[in-house]
Order: sequence, then C-alpha cells, then structure tokens
Amino acid sequence: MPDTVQYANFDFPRYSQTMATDSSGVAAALKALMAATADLSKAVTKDVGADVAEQVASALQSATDSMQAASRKAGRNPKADTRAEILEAAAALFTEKGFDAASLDEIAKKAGRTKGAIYAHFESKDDLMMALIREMTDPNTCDQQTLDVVEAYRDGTLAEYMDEAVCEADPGVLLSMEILAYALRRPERREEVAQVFIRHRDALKAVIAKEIPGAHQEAVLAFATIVNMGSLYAGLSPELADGAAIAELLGNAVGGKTHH
Amino acid sequence: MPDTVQYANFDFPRYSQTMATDSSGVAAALKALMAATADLSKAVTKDVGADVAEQVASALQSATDSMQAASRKAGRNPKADTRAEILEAAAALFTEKGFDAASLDEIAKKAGRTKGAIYAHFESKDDLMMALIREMTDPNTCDQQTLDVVEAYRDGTLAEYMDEAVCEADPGVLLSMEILAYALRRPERREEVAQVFIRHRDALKAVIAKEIPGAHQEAVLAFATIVNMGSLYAGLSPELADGAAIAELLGNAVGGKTHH
DNA sequence: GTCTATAAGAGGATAGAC
DNA sequence: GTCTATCCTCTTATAGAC
Repeated sequence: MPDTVQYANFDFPRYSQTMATDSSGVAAALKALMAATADLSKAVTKDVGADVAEQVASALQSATDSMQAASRKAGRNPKADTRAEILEAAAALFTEKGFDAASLDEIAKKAGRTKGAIYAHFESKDDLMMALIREMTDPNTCDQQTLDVVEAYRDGTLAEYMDEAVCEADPGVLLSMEILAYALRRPERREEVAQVFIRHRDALKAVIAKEIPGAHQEAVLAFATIVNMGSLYAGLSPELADGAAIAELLGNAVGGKTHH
Repeated sequence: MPDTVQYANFDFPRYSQTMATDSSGVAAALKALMAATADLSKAVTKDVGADVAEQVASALQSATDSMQAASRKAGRNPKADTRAEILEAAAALFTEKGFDAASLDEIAKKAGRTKGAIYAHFESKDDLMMALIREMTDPNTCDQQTLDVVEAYRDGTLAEYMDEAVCEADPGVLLSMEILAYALRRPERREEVAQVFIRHRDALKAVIAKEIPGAHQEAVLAFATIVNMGSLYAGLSPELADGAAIAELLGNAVGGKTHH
C-alpha cells in the first residue's frame, strides 16, 4: 500500500489508516487533518505561488475549525490522550516525591509534554491534583490492587502476597496517603475527596461481602487501615510489619471463611 | 530590691536574679553577661572617653569568649532553649502544611527567631527534620497519646475517646504520617527512622502487655495501624470511620480483657 | 493545543555585623 | 548565637508564536 495518495497535483500523505485504527475517533481525525494541512502547505509553497498557498491554507484552516467545533458539540474531548498522559505522570510523581516537591516541569517532561500543555488542560496545580483524585476510579490502579488483596485473603495467601507487594513501599498506598494528607490540610477540599474515598470504600465492601462470607461488620475498615498502614510500615522496615504479621492481624479483625 | 547595682562609677543592671532562676545555668549567665556588656558599653561611651570604652569593651569581650569556651568544655548546650523552640515550631508546621510546604521562615517566625538562628542549630532543613524525628521520644507528644488510647481501650471507652480526639484530624498522627512518607521517599534515611519507629513500637508493646492481659500477639500492630489510619479517615469524614467502628474493629483485632 | 520565553515571587542557604 | 541582607535557584503561572 502506498503511503501517499494523488490528489490534484500533489502527493498527500495517507492518513486514512491512522484514522481508521485510532481509538479516539474524531479527535484523532482532527489531529490527522491538521498534520495534513501542514504537509499540504509545504508542498503548495514549493510548487505554486504564495497567494495560492494562502488560499488553500485558509480553506483548510476553516475546515479544521469547523471539525473542532463539531467535535466539541459531539461531546468528544480531543485532548484526551495528552490529558491522560499528564494525569498518569502526575500520579507517578506525586507518589514518588509528594505533591509539593513534584514540579509541573517534571510532570510535563514525564508526560512527554511541556508545562504549557498542562495549563491547557488544568487551571492550576491544585486543579490537576483534584482531577487526579476524581478520576482515581480507574480499575487499573487502586481498585485492582485492593481486589488482589481481598482475593489473597480469601485464598489464605495474604502473607506471601504482602511480602511480595510491599518489598518496596506500595506506590498505590503512598499516593492514597498523599491524597489523604492533601485533603486533610485543605478543609475546603475534604468533602469532595471524602466522597471519592467513600465510593471506593463501598465498592470494596461489596467485593468483601461477595468473596468472604461471614466477614465481620467492620471488615472494610480493617482492610483499609491494616493493609494500607501495614504496607507503609513494611516499606520502612520488615521488622516493623511483615506479611505474616499483617495476615494474622487481618485474620482476627476480619474473620469469615477462607479457603486454606 | 533595686534593679541596678553600683560598681565603680557605673550603674549595672542587676542580672543576678535572672541568672539564679534561669534553668539553663551557664548558658543563661553567658547571655546575661553579653547583655551587661552591651549596657556597659553604652554607659561608658556616654560618661567617659571613647578610648576607655574600647578597653573596657574589649576586656569584657574576652571574658565573654572564655566563658563561652568554658561552657562548651563543660558539655553544656547554651542553645538548648532556642533549639527546643525551633523543633517545636517545626513539628507544628510540618504537621500543618507538610515538610515541603513549611518554610524555614515560617518556622523561625513561629519560634520567635529568624532563619539565621535555625542555621546556627541545624545544618539544613533535612537536618532539622531528622533531629525532630530522633527526638520524637518526648513522652509529652506522641507517646502520651498512644498511652491514652491503650487506656481508653482497656476501660472500654475507646469509641468516645476516638470521637473526641479526631473531630479534627489528630495532629500527632498526621506528623507521624509525614515522617513516614519522608523516610519512605529517602531510602538513605529509612534505617535510622525505622529504628525510631521500632523503639516507639516496643514501648507501646510493653504498655499493652501490662494494661491488656491476654491481648493478641499482633496487638501492637493493630493499635498502630487501626488507630492511626482510622484517625485520618475519621478526620476526612465521620462517614468513613467513626469512634464506634474503630473501637469495634480494634476489639476484634486485639482481644484480651477489658473492663466494661 | 502545544511550545518557548518570561514574569513574578518564594525558598533554602550563606555572609557579615553585632 | 542571632539577626539582617543578599545570592541563587527553582517554581507557578502567563503571554504570545505557531
């Protein structure tokens, strides 16, 4: 398959493939159109007069603008990729260095962007943090982790699981602590952050009810407190908390039937 | 009692009372001597020739210097008061805003000093933090808190105690979390900080063994994790953890005889 | 939407007077 | 030992080109 296509007198790069396989739909098509515009401009400038080039460029720009408007109307978010990558980088750096010590330059760099891109998507550093907290719902991050813990408990392999998971301090737990501290120090944020924590708590509660029949009334709280704090202590020193100790403690606190 | 004393032709402010009642001994005397020197200098300048004043000042300066040397030789720390006040202010601000967000200017101001005073006692901000961690042993702060918790548990009043203690997020717990995060993010500090935590853990363990006969093997870990994390959750929202929930959970985890 | 450049200010640390 | 003044770097945020 040729990677260009003839149109009028110009060779057009073929973007249709990119468009077809790209998952973000309109946004990706928009991006492709803008790239095509740039390439076309170059070709025009080389082969014809500047006045013609200007007309063509202007027409394509209009097309781009209306596409953008249509995209927004359709409720799509053409910045989804960049936004997601920034959030991911922010999560990593807030975990690694803490909210205050992580700079926006570092975050942008890790996301393969610059600070300007961050401010195109978020109003401020605090807004970035709050967006991160709100979208913590992603089952690929925190939630999957806690599911694993519940399963390990049910299967009687929690001790091994913890020893393996927290040889280095569990990143998810550290981020969760960072968020907790962030909210506790900003009374005006507490309510909103609390709702996110409550939502997570209730999801975990449902899993426990399903996976651990006969679990104690406060089993959720036991998981949240013992596993989280235990991970941090274990990260500081195995002498302070090891997998066996955490598993034994959790066993007393949670009760219910396990499979070992 | 007059507040000045005649010596030669000058009126000397009477510092002996200050010296006698001041608890830091040599250091206070030294301070008083320096103040006296300053006052004497003024008087001298006013009443006699500048050359005489210079001689007197020089002599007193020598006296001050040798006193200072003697003080150091005796193993005294003349900066004890300032140092303690700086540490106290640092603890408060590290709790309130976090290590990174708390500035040395703020800390100095809260301690009634300036940044220069901090650098006279600590090499860097990190050195200040480490000193704070090492000297966390003070029974008036963290330790007293955990003792109270154990007693409340033993007396069956933990639920009420927690509800009262964590209406605002427990400052001691937040500081402890800040220190934990600080150490986890600085691998080279982990070992030393871990030793401090272990020391505290063992002290608490002894108290539990004494106060709660028949407590479970991992009772210490239960107190450390459930009460600490529970306090933070409770500080975020009572819906997330309240005194009754924490007390009930701790009861299952710890076991042993209580008095209610 | 993203980049570069820059403004504006804060923070840790040091120097020197007293 | 403490203070004042200063240095230098880093940081958040904005402006303007593309």
